[in-house]
This record gives sequence, structure tokens and C-alpha cells, in this order.
Amino acid sequence: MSTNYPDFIAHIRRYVELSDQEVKVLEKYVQPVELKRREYLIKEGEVCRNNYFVERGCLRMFFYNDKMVEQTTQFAIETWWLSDYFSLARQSPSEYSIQAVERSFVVAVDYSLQDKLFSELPQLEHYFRIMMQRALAASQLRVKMIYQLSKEEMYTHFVSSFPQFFQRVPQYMIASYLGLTPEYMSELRKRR
Amino acid sequence: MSTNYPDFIAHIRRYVELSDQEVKVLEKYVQPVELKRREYLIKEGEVCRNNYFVERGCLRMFFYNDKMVEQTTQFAIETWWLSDYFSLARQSPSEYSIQAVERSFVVAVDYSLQDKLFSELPQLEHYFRIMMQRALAASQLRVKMIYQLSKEEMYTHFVSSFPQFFQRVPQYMIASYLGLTPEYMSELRKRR
DNA sequence: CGGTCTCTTGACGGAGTTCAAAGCTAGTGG
DNA sequence: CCACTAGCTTTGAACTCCGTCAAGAGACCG
Repeated sequence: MSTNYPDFIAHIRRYVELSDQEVKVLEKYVQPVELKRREYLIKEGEVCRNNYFVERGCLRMFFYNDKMVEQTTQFAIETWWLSDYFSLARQSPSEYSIQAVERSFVVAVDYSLQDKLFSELPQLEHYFRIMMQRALAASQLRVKMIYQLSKEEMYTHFVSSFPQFFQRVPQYMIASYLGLTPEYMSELRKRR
Repeated sequence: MSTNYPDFIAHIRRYVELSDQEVKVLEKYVQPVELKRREYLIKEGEVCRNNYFVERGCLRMFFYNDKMVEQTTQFAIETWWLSDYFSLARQSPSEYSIQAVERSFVVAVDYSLQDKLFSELPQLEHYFRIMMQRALAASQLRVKMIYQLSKEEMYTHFVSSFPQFFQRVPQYMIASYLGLTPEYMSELRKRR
């Protein structure tokens, strides 16, 4: 079978049935996006119009805090979905930017056509329900980690849970994601 | 129309069509639960088997941190869903307890029957997809607040955003939810 | 090689925690 | 309906984790 999105389609098929013909239908609703390192999918102030699936590469979502320092709130690598779901639902300006950490290949699903897509391919509603629930589970876990771990434990927990990340992503982004300063994280590294 | 879950059904009907006959079908999949103040829906270590909808009252989800202090991570009041979605998906023991803050009426949806329910009433999959996405948006916003606000700002933001909560829920639970000690929150109250 | 990101070091300060104890409130049972 | 008690909130003092600032050392890219 030929598709422009082999990993994307394969991922969906891990959860629902999708004939080759239905793949053709799906392809009408999605857009491929190739991003260079540091390129943006959306910038703060824009309305978020797509749900993004990472085929290859790595994205991050961040906002500027009161000191105009970038605060990374989420990463997404292969097979993960990323979007500002608040902006998406309300079609309100996003307070986040979404940027490629490295060269990335992304599938963009137009949110305004999502209902139409689901009426054509009802099994995709099932797939998306599972993805949203999975993301929610991850987000609950994230909040728990923030509340139960000290900054030092956050760091060691992250290092042992996602060692791959460490090579791919600049330190200061990880520090920001973990809610600590690059300076303090540098001190923590030294301790081990 | 007669149902045991007027608010529950009304809430679903805000998002999808549901005939009176379909309501009868739905009712086979759900259980009413009435809880006294401090009663538990699940306790730490048990597997979470239901998704809970709050008809009346208030629930909280919490875990015990390393000092055996209760750490509240979520509240749920009328029309909100609450569950440990990690435990639900994996059918693994939950690290949380879910408890009624006040006398509450809850609708429990058996997760093991959910796929069957969706095959009988496909529009409920749509409803749940929306609920999961809404909860995810709320969780993203929560993480953003944690990262951008100081403890003092967390407090004032919470007070102005959810003044009703303040009457209903003990201070120490709110303090815990906001990630600060009761002692420090007491000091913050004094400042205003 | 030059310049711009990125990471490290160390001194200092303050927001927020910890501990202990007293004061208050509300729920329960008599 | 009152009184008792367990649970909740407040106070204050000591302490500490972690952020801030400033400056220097690498590292990566054109």
C-alpha cells in the first residue's frame, strides 16, 4: 500500500481497522508538514487550528513567562500528538508557541474538519478518544510527579525515565520543562 | 421522561442526541453511587474500574506523599468526570484514592463495558472524546498555572477563579491542591 | 576563526517549608 | 440542644532549597 504517512497510518491501525481505501479518505483531511530545527508550527497569539502528530523528530510547546523566559510545558516525539487543546476548542488565540526541536516530519489534522472526518470514518473518533485519554493519563501522571518530587528528584527521575531525550534536547529546555533553572540543573548534574 | 440520572442525561444531551429509548440502554451500563462525606469511591492500591460523573456534590483525588501527607491532585464538582485514567487504561493498582468531600451523588460508568456501550450507542464515543479533550485542555492549563505563578499568585488566582469552592472545601485540601502548606496559606490569607 | 548560543561556577538572598504549640470550629453523641 | 472532642486553622521562629545575578568557559556554526 502506498501512503505519504506510513508511520501515521501504522499507528492508527494499532488501535482501529482502516482499509486502504479509507486511508485515501483520511489523507484528504491531513497535511504533511516538514520542519527545520527551530521552525514554528504556531506562534503565541495565533489561533491553533490543527492537531499535530509527530512522525519523525521532536516538538516542544512553550510560553513566555513574566520575565520573558521561555517555559517549555510539553515535548512530543514519534507517535505523540501535540496541540493547545484550549485554543483548539475555543478557537481562541494560543498563549503557546509550538516549535521543532530538531528536523521533524509532522502530520497536521485540520480541527475544523474533524467532525466531518469522524462522520466519514467513525472509527477515527474511537482512535482519537483513546489518544485523548492516553494524553490525559500522561498529564495526570505529570501533575503527580510535580507534586511529589523535589527538584532534584524531578531531574533524576527524568534522566532515568527518558535517557534518549538527554541526547536530543538542549539542557536548558529540559531544565525549563522540569521547572528548574539551568544553573541549578547544572549543579544537580555535578552531584552525580 | 423518567430517569434516575436527570443531570447526567441532560449533560450528555448538551453534546449529542439521545432518544428516550437510548437513555434506557445507557442506564444498563451505569450505576448510581451515593456517598456520605469522607466516603471513598476507590482507595489507593485498588484497581480503578469506573469513570465517575458527579451529579451532585464534590469529589477529590489524592495520594499519600513520602511523608504520608495527603496530596490532593484534583477536585470534581457537578458535571465533571473524574478517574485515574492510568489505572483505568492499564487495569493496574491506583496510587490515588477518590473520596467525597461532601455528600455526593455520582454516576459510575463501568470501564470494562465501555467498548460494548460505544458499539450500542456510537454517539457516546463522541461525547466521551469531547469530555476527554476538555479534561486534557484543563490539565494543560493547570500545568501552565503551576509553572507561571508563584505560590501567592496560585492562591489569589484560585480564590478569584473559584470563589464557590472556598466555602465548600476545607482549607488544607485547597492548600494541598495548590501545592503549598496549610501554614503558608494561612499566612497568605492574612495578607489580604 | 569570530560570534552567538549554551553550560558552568559561586556568592547571596528570599520565598516557602518545617516544627511545635495554641486557638478555634463543627460534627457527634448523649 | 448542649458539651465534648477531634479535626482544622493560625502563629511564630528557625531553617533550607532553589532562584537570581554576574562572569567566565565551552561548543557549535557559518
